[in-house]
Amino acid sequence: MPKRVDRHERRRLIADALMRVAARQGLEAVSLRHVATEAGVSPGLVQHYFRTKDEMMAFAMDVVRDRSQARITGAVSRLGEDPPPRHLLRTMLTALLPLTEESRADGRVALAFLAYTAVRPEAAAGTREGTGQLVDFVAGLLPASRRDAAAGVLALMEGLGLYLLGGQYTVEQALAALDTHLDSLYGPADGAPAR
Amino acid sequence: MPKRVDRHERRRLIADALMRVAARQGLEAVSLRHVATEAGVSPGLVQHYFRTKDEMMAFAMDVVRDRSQARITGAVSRLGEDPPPRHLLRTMLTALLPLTEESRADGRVALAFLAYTAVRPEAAAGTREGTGQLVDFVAGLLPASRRDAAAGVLALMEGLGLYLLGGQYTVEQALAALDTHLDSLYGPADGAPAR
DNA sequence: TCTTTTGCGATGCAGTTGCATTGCGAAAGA
DNA sequence: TCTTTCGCAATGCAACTGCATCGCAAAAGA
Repeated sequence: MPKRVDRHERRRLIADALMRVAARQGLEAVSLRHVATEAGVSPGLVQHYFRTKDEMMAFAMDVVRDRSQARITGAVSRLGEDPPPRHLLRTMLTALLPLTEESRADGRVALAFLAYTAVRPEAAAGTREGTGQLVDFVAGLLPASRRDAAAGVLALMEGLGLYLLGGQYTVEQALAALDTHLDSLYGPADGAPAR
Repeated sequence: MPKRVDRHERRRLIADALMRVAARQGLEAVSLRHVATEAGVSPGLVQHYFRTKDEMMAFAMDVVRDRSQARITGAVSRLGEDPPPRHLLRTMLTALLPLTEESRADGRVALAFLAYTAVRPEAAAGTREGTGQLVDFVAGLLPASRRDAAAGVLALMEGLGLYLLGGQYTVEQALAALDTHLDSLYGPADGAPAR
């Protein structure tokens, strides 16, 4: 066999370039040639690793999902063992919010893909059950009497992310809204962390 | 002067076609020729009423804003005089959620424009202060002790809309999450536990 | 050394894009 | 009736799109 190449790594390289283009100029600016230029490779190489543009898009969407998943597990693992539920939940939620410039870029890409899949339901595959599991997990962190608020917590987080990206809310406003909501879920706050 | 034509009405006709295309196939499919075909007019006419594509997009965004504004005032005006605050708030919020097939289409368009403006901040002009005013208005409907939850209510609504469009939540789940949240703001309606 | 297989660049092509230009018919004022 | 001016269609064009094809170089096995 001739030259061996880590195929998956090359695909990631290209997908990263795609995400940079999408974060800067939107999905409409994502073309084979733009992505190739951004990645510093030839257009032919992009075609070599993705037979079609749809395949490239699908792969990039997976990378976005993996990234946000990694964001959660990373932030959570930085907590100690058995953190208080409220603290754990807040850590997860803030990990998903576009608070830093870097995560804002990711957020813009995720938003672009959201609009993308809203019109191509067949491409939404993985997303569906992902949130389902998240809802269940969040429910386990809430006080027993408030388990039914799990779906609302996630929706609140998503909406705050949207307003953050749109510039309607500042970081402070978004965090304040989040903590206000957590207060109402865990009972009147005094001992609660980070306020 | 020769033939007189209602210029604004023609522009609306074109913008409506644009929104139909965007709702069906996304903003990427919005081109002069597609919109013209959808509107049943010649491409030249579209160019006649919008000198550039950006101008057309900006006009369509205004129409989207007007439509959602009309959705609110329409739903509210269908209430009687001086409705209870919670009822008024719930009516407003459900008017903005993509619950019917028609409002789902509008929601997809709004989502597409959201991703569009996230990458072109200069095009977001009107949106910003719109939400600001809405937050203030919502705050006025909340119990005095919970005024600080206004931003969260709107964010929750936005997030529910997102999940509705994405198919993660059903209409029932979204409404349940909304009512659960309203319960915790206004106090338990009857047997339901709030905090 | 020769052959085969793989990675990848180069080129070409039909279709689409936004936009500028041109021309023409029709309607209103003279 | 003539003329001007507006409403709009038609055509053209350079730039771009995704994708198919071809070809070549390098590396591993023979």
